Amino acid sequence: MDKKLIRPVPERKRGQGVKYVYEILRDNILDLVLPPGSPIDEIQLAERLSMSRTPIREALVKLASEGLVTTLPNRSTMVSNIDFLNLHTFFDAMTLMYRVTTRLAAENRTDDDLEIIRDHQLKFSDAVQAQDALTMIATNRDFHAAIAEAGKNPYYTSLFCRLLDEGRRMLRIYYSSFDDQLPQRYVTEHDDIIAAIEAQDVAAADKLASQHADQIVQQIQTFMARDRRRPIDL
Amino acid sequence: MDKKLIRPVPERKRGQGVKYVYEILRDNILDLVLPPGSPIDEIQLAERLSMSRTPIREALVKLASEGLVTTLPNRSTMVSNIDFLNLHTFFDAMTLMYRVTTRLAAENRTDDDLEIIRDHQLKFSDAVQAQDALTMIATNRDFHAAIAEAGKNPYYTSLFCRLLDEGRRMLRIYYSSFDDQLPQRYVTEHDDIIAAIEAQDVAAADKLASQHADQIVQQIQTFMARDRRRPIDL
DNA sequence: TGTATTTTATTTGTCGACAAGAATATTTGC
DNA sequence: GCAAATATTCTTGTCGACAAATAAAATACA
Repeated sequence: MDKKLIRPVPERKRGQGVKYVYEILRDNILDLVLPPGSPIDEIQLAERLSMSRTPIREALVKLASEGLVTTLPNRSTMVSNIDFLNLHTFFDAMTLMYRVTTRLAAENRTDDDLEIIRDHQLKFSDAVQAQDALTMIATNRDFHAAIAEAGKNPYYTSLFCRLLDEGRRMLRIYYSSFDDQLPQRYVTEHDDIIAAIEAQDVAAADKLASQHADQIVQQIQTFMARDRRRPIDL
Repeated sequence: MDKKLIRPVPERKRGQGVKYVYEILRDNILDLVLPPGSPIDEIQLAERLSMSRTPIREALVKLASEGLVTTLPNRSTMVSNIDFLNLHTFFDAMTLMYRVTTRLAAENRTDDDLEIIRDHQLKFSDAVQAQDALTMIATNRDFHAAIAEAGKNPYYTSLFCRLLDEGRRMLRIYYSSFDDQLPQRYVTEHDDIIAAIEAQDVAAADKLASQHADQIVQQIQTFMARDRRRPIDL
């Protein structure tokens, strides 16, 4: 386990323990500080966060039901592997959710929603300008999550966020193995999407989201094809 | 809390405790033995199932992350309410998932998948013949879950099952307040869907699933419109 | 030397206990 | 008699401990 997990433990309020562990673990998993397959030692974690195993176990149950960790009965729990064999199911669901959430956002957006979306787009744009891949990945996720929120269908939002998080792990793998220049194209595509949502043009939103999704899928597949080695074995 | 929760506790194997509590609670919630809004008392549950609070709490965390229960910090956890105000988001997601899963089933089904689906349809048909509404609701869920499995996209399957379960709760409310005759039409619609999946006719599968979903949505809305009282307040 | 078997050690799943917070009951002040 | 303040009861969140299950090490054996 990585040293980055060690942090100065702030004064914890009662009832915040599970949430605290959950968020730390989640961040570390999505940032690949804890790479897929790494075992999670409850006792070590308990010592490092200076709390007992109970809240840690509850956080692990929560992570497990989101698919981020896998618990083998009576055996160690580990960070879930990325299923490279069935990537197409991931891309398929991702594309559909891009479309559906963007459509709904165009239908149901309020002005406040728009402002939040623009806010995230600004941060995204900054990250691309700064050629900061990791920040770009995170802000891209937030941008699309905000669009989903504007669509106001929590069923879609929760699935989409799960997919975005899974994608975040994959992108981290590839962006860290190749240091490409980050394409300005993404920024303009985002701008187009915002325009469609603002105009409440559902058809345009759908089309743009679909293209954007294809774009991203293709990008990931290009990375994968270029990468001879398999970064994490299954 | 209801007496049906009391059962002769079988000899439990170590490591099965959480699973055991989880399944009992889940069943009781979906069958409305524990109606929306009912508080869940950890201590009572622990006594009745003759185990400690630890595995019960872990089961509750799992249920909470699936949206079946709601935990207020430092306060009692309760069975989640059904959000009647935003039913349209539910219907929207439901319809989409009906279509997507049935399409994929038509694409990817194996002969084994088909056999499993037919099996569930047989049980469903029996329930309709017997005018057994509760069994019909349960077997209908299993039928469509089997179709989703045949589509082999776990992201869709998990969302769809969540929606089907939520729908199961709603249908229970209305089928128990009105004792309608169960429409034979559902059985023939299922048969048509099976035929399309067998023929791997994606377009037909999509269309039939869409109609089937509309059918069900309309049925629920009719029930609701007829029901003056609001069965469970929010 | 390599394999099978026993022993040891580690880790998980569960338990009972306890303290902080919230809800309820009781007392006090007006 | 009613409202505010206090005390009490109850529930939750967390802890340390222990036993079953597994993994690792040590030993016996071919």
